[in-house]
Amino acid sequence: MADERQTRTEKLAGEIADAIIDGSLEPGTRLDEHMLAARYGTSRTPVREALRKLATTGLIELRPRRGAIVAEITSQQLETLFVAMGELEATCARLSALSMTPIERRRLGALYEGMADMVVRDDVEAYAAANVSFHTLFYAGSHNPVLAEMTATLRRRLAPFRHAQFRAPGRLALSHAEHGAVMRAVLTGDAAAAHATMLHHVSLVEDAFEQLAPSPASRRQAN
Amino acid sequence: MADERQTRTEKLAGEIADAIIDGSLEPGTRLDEHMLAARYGTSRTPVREALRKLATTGLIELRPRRGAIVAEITSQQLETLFVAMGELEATCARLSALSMTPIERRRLGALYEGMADMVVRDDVEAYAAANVSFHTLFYAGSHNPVLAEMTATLRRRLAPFRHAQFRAPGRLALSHAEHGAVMRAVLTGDAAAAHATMLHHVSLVEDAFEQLAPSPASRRQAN
DNA sequence: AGGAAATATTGTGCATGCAATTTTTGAATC
DNA sequence: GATTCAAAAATTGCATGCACAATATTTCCT
Repeated sequence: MADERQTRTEKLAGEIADAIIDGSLEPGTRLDEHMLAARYGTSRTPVREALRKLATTGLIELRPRRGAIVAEITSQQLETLFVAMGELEATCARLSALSMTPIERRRLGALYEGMADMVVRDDVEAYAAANVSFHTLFYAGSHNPVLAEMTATLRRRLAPFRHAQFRAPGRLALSHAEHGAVMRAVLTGDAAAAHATMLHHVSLVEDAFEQLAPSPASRRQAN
Repeated sequence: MADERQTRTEKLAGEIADAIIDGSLEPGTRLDEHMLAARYGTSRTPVREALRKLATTGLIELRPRRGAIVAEITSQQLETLFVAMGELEATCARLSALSMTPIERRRLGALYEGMADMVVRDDVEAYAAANVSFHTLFYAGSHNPVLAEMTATLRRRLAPFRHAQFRAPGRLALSHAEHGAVMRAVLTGDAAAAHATMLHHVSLVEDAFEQLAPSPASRRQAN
């Protein structure tokens, strides 16, 4: 067994974050400290510390003396997040075009080829998973861990709002075509094109989201 | 008097961060929880929560069961931070070129003009302060609070390492010339040029730093 | 009956204490 | 003199408890 060096606080932060990201805890849900402590079998202290940590990443909102809730978001804030996400992804793509190693470039090409099959089979599950890998390649390919970490954090923060991303008809093929443009730019080392195509790609994702979830407020009514 | 709604934890986080940024707490300094609690007149609980918060911003390093230290940094990590900083600043400049309001553009021009005097008078203090304002205008001008916050966080994280920034001879005039190039690109709405010139400007800052502090390891020997 | 004030309840903010781990100190051995 | 090991001290991780603020509920008045 691996060394159990994680503190309870860290483990809690991870588990709560996962629950938010996979949708078990929906935006707006109240995060009662006693409840969480009871559910995870600890005292309130590590729960509180975990909540502070998640608050700085933006996954939850911490209102002094009024408790924590899973971050809700206005459509305006959501747009801001998507724009920031797009700029960071585009920057990662730009740096990737400049500094990916031959091995990384080969991996990128191979993943892209593999995703073509998933489009043909219309395998949304597999494509969604591969899509995460695809984007993660650029984070790593930027060869800048700070930028990569920031981008990944932003991605997690948006995760609760993009579950239906690939359900719109025709999204898979469109996404794949976009990926192709980004990939070619990166493989040929065209930094400006890499930036532009990735920016375009991510803004399309935003559009797809807007179509599927016109207003986050509707979610609240489902309570 | 303003509403005293801040919790002790938040106030502590701010004060400790300030102490790190202005250099009172140097990189590598051990942050003993008892000591901090005593110094600020509270118990360890809010201190611990403040430390967690600072750890997520990267200002301090939290080693499980081994306490916290003010983040030290290898020259390689420093370069990574500067590159990330440059990319974010450049992105803010790019967005500013696209979306600054007329009022914001006028303010930018006015600040730039005012800084010319400081260069002539060789007033390093005033220039350093105005420089922060200058860059902050682009954060706001991006009209993207998420991006602005990320960039500002990164700037704070680098603050402990850039104290001597403008001491190198001729830096002030060079910096001002660079600012002029960025400003003209933004005021004319040339997004690509704004990105490029800001990127260039920030990489020069990095060079200036490298000259003044060839190796952060030397700091440690001063203990 | 509707609304405002008062009260009860719930939940957060913080202090304190204990157990476990890490670090330091000291001695003994090579 | 250096190195290794063990015991002591220091420091973190976590649990518990209490006070106060925020919210929910009830009561009272118009």
